[in-house]
Amino acid sequence: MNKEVRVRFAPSPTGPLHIGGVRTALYNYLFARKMGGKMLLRIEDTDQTRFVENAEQYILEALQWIGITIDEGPSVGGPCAPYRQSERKPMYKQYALQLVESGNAYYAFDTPEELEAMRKRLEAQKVASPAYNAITRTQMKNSLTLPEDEVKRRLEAGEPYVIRLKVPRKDEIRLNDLVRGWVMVHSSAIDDKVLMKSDGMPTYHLANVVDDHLMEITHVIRGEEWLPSAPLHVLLYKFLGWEETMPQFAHLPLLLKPDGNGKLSKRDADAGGFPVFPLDWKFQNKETGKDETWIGFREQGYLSDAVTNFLAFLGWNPGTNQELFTMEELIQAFSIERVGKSGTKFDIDKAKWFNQQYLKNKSGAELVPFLQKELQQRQLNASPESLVRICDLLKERLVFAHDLWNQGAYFFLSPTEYDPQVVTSKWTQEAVTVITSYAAALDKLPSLTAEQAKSTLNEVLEAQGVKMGKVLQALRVAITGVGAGPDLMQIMEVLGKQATVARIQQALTVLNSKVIA
RNA sequence: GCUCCGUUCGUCUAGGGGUUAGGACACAAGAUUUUCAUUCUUGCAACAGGGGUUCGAUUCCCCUACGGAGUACCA
Repeated sequence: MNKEVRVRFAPSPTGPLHIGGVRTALYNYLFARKMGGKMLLRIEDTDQTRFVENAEQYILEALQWIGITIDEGPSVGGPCAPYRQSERKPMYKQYALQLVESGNAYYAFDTPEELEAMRKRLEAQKVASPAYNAITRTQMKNSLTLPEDEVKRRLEAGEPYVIRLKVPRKDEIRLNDLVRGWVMVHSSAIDDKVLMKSDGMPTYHLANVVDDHLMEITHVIRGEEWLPSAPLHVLLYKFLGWEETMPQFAHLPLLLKPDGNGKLSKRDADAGGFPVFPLDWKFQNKETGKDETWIGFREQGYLSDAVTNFLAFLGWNPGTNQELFTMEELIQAFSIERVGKSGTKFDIDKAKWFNQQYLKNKSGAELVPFLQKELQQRQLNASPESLVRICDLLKERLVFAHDLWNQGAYFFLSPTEYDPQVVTSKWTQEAVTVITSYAAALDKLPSLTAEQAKSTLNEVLEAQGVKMGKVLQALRVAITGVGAGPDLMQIMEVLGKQATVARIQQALTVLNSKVIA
């Protein structure tokens, strides 16, 4: 009875994988690993009209970036191959036919126009829920209303048809959702869903149930948007005779817009200036013909560990005060029972905070590649040792990896301008006098360490009877051009004696006219 | 409209028939850092409303309100 846990992530390749999809994948993965089970990836590409080139590759890359490994899937194969529904097309029809034979499904020949006309008619009659169902199907062109020989004739003539599920008129369908508990729906609320489209492809509902059965999926963990169709799926399992092995369902709360209304969408990214995709997605806008990019977390400077941690907490929590989790820790701590029921607003501030925490916990050496990337873009260079030092000095003040440059450009470029706010308040005659002597004193040193820089400054200060607070900000702006940053003495050491003195002298010259009395 | 799901600080949430309703983000103040950031301390701030059940309800039940999802030959 203790079957191996098998879960699947089943996206459809219609564009870049949304961050909500990544979270669904993550929860599946955490659950699979926690239970010592298998994680499958299945590509649900039954809608050929919405298929997007490269989307599958994007999905794979996104999962890999986040640290999700797939046990079975299109790229790695497995005992249930193929894992793309388009490649499984021939497998579905027999199940649809099985349903027709058992009297649980039927052929329907209605044209789109006829369907539209039916809906219009029902609306005009003020029918509560216009649908193709137990009542209306008696008035449509299908194998339940048409004479048997005509059905046969139409089928043989190759007329287009679909296969619809014959939903019972009166039945109570119930399912025990792992997140929400018992959910009950009356069958009259479900319409006669199309199972097999006229192009011979199954719809999501059929393909999903058939594949989950064939792939021996034990737990279906997916977004809440599927909850309303879950009873339909239960019905399918029942009619197909698979009730005994029906997977357990767990419907995850939705990711909502930060400002309140609705599902998180691409628009929110544009409006809020934050990503809703894991990776950049480059494409050509069909309307304008222009190349566009939808920004991704990775390219925005988010660390994958931070994004994973952030996503894990969107709808789940460990019940303790611990917030920082490695993937391994998440696997240990994860349980579906602790998944929340209510929708979760997407709070980018929290994502930033996680990123900051992860950046801060890295060593200087680990951050060097990020800095190097920035330097390469600007064709700058520095010794590996100094890069490590710089990263160490800067890491506590980063939110994003690229802040290494924003916060520390002065390590590589002599200031060309000086923060006017600092200059107008701190560039006093007194400070200038001290700084002038200080530069001269530094110049006499054979080399420069932070220690020496400090003791030398103290000596000059003492000789002139000035307090450090009166000059340090001025000195900082002279050397870095800005009023904030890590320990100035450390900066000087990294810069070295020559550059430090040269920068001070340059500032003294440039700011000569700005001295305040 | 109809069906389903949900509702604890601004946000993410813990908790649970009797609690000073806890934590985190954000925000504010203070300390440290002669800067900024970090760090630390403190503060701010919530059980949607109405009925039950109960000695007692934020917690259980019902209703209402609000929010969300679904309602395609899309997934």
